Amino acid sequence: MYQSKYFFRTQKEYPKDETSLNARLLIRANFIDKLMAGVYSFLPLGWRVHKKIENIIREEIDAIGGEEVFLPALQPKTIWEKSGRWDKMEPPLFKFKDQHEKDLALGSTHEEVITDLAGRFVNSYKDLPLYLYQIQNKFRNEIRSTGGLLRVREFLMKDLYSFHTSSGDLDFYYQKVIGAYKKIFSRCGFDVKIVEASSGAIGGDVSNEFMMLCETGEDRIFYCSKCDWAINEEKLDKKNLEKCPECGGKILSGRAIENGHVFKLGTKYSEKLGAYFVDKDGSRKPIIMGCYGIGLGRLMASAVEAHNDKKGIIWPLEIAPFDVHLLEIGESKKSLRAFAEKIYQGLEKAGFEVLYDDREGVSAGEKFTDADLIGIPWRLVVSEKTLANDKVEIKRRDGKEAQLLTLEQIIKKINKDK
RNA sequence: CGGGCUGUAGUGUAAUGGCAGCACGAGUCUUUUGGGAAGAUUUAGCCUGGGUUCGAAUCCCAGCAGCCCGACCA
Repeated sequence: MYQSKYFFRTQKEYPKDETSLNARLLIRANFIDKLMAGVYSFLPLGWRVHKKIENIIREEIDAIGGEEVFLPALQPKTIWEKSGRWDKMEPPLFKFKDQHEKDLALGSTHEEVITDLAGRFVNSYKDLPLYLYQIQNKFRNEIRSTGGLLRVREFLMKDLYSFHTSSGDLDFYYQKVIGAYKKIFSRCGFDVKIVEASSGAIGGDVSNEFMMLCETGEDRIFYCSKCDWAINEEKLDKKNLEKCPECGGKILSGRAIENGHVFKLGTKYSEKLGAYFVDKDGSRKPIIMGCYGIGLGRLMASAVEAHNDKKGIIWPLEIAPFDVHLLEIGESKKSLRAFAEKIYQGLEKAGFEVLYDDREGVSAGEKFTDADLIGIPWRLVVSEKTLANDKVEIKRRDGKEAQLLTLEQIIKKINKDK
């Protein structure tokens, strides 16, 4: 990608109103643009990151048998009345009337739609288990949007719903999803603590949240300094603990961002929306359900919160907008331009995604500053100096030392790191 | 929704009751080119509505908008 033709422009200053780190960095570096509180446009750079997160999630959910669907955001009042949530969910439900005075809502979650769908599809135990998911826009009339991309009113969510004949089968799949979630978060570049949580408006008996420790987070969690045990603050008062119940270790606390939430729903929705199946013994039973959500923009925000320095963002390798940022430094001369072009083509041919800063009349300092701010993992520089040796300077965004290498050496080096 | 803070060119700021100014950006020209270059020139603004006043960006009221704290959530 030629940067001179790319739709993006960094800002020299941080936005004056924003205090959350992810908003300050993502807006200044031009990954996102705010339309109003809690509603953002994703610009080309930001959308690339978002799509990478989306693809990681898709791969991991496909790997545990998920089948992707796409459900409507526009939903009738009738199914929400069946579940009993038409009044209970306002907010966050956005409600309005169409021109025939029919009551509609914009989906804030999809238990109603998916249960209705599954109920009409599933006849007997032979149709189960069933794992359906989507990556789709949710609308939430939040009382307050906060923290940049952390709490917004319109966002893409991966929501997976599972349907089972027994609670044992649900338990088994629930653990599989937790395994998939761990992989997703680790590929996005951050660690999570899995905590017991309360189920809120979604309901169900058991739920777990995936928390990333971070001061910008809206939650407070308590966790063991030695083992994996952790719990949400809202659940702690009931237990009043001083030591870890698992290993006796010291308990620590910290703020955290909720990056995912999984629920054992049981039969709450299937009973209300009439989703039943006929079991082996001929009896009619409600389908046992689980649901599992991840907010994509929130993962993007979490990655930024976890990986940055004074100069800007440091993207984890798998979700970086590009693999390589190639800077052409110095007075524009044909020989240098041809050399940079050769390196650019060579890198693309080797399968890397390259942002090539070919802008003319932009000072070296400005290019370096922009590169640090944007945070692409590998920075390559070509200039008269490097051209003289037929080499390219390479530096990792999070590294200190730069090296002069040939194109072949660089390709090897980057591949080794992948 | 309750509480707090804040609204001045595209961005960041100054003027605090008396001529809206500066820097960056953007356009044109010249000179520059390894850590946000220099000169010349052009461009562009007081959130909206009311009130007080001889006079309001400034004081008052209302509205709108943004951020932060609380409750809710991915």
